[in-house]
Amino acid sequence: MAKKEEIQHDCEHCHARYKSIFCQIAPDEVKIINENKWCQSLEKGQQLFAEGAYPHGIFCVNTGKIKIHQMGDEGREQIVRFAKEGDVVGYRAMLAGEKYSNSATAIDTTSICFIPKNVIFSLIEKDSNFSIQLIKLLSSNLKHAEESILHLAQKPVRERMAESLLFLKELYGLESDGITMSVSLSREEIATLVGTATETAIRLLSEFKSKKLVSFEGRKIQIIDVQGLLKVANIHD
Amino acid sequence: MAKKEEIQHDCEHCHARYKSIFCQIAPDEVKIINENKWCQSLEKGQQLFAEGAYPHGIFCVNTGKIKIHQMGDEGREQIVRFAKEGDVVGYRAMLAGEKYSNSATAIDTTSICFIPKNVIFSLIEKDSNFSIQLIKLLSSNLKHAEESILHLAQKPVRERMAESLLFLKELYGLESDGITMSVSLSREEIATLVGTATETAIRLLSEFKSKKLVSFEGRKIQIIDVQGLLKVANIHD
DNA sequence: TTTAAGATATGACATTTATCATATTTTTAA
DNA sequence: TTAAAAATATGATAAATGTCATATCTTAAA
Repeated sequence: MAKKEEIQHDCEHCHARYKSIFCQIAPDEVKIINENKWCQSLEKGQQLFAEGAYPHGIFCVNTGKIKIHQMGDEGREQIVRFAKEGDVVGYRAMLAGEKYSNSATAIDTTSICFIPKNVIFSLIEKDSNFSIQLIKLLSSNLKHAEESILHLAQKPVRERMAESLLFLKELYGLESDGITMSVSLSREEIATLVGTATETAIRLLSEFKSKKLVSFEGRKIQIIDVQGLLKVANIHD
Repeated sequence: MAKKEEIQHDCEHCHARYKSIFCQIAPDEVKIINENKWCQSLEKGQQLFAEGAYPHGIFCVNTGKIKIHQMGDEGREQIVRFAKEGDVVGYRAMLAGEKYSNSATAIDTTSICFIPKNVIFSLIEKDSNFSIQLIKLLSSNLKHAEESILHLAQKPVRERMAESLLFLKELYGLESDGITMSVSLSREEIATLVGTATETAIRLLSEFKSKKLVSFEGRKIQIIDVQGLLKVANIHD
């Protein structure tokens, strides 16, 4: 478990809430959440929860970046999803009443709020609109997961790499210079996202660099040629 | 769209309903569903809905087998999920208010019921327990999808093939002889499930046959050695 | 700073898997 | 039944990708 910080945010005016599944709930419900929530802060690399543990509530990302990952054979990690501001993590296992089937780790300094199980279930009971928000969130995650299945099964690694870079650019955006990706992952992490060996990921990134599709600024990747990447990813219109 | 049959089943005593997300709903709600539903029958190979179309309700499988598949590049199909008796299909897109992101096709003679959108949404509004059932269904689908991502990214084809055979055996069961799989898929379909080329799938199945892990009876596959398949699939305990 | 540890990079090579070609078998339709 | 079409099977080969080895660079710790 992550170390707990004493800073308690105010849910009512929370910028992340407006983007979250809690965006439409009634003021008294916001108050209940506010009184029962718990905020914590995570350093890059800190784990929020681990595969196999039991969930007691859900986590709402306030600021920062989280990766949802799973252990495969021989200890190889696989990134299956990301979360950013306004996203909810750890909800799948909690709603299903199961152990976590994957782990969540901060990939940047991250501030999250914990909302206990009973608060969520009473919200589902009282507010059907909230249920619909949850259902839409799950639906969206499922859609993306099934797209990943399609691409892992059918696209070659080079295409998936280009696609992953564009995906990360879309998801976390660029820094103010307009080219540097906000998210910074190690080559190994990129490999586990793309679904390939670390060396292959490194080689492909070098290739993309030599083709002037991307450039490297320290550990950060800069997107130089979006059109070129789309072409490599075999994505049209 | 599939051809419509006039046989209207009775939801109250429906064997499939007891296994479905509708298993706990109130009698008057069952009555409403019964009055608004529409039953149809599909031949093997008939499509229930197609990627890109707009959903107007959900389908509940009464008897039979359905594959959920998606088109990839160069028209290659990818199977992402299956449905059997009591399963609901076509709900993701409907709930999210989007076009179908995949298609559903009968892989056996199948009888399904169509339940209109408005009936489902009013159920969500009235019955929070029904929402939870839906949420659990989505959760379970998401969990399986993320497991597939892990396996596609990390397991070699041979392991995935063994795993897929065991998965199909679990899902659709065996015939009364105790060895023949109830579901019958073409080699090409198996390939799109496993995520490989048809020739590779054929070779692997021949290999499994020569290793006495499976045998073929016409188009049907018989599971001879579960332990052996588990070993090839690299699944322990 | 200096050293050690970790990350990135690259070459050589092995392995896996896909593709193409072509039989053979099975199913479908005339 | 017979021919045509589709599915299954198998060999030869190419292409993609993974693995191992090793070098270089970067970061963190002493």
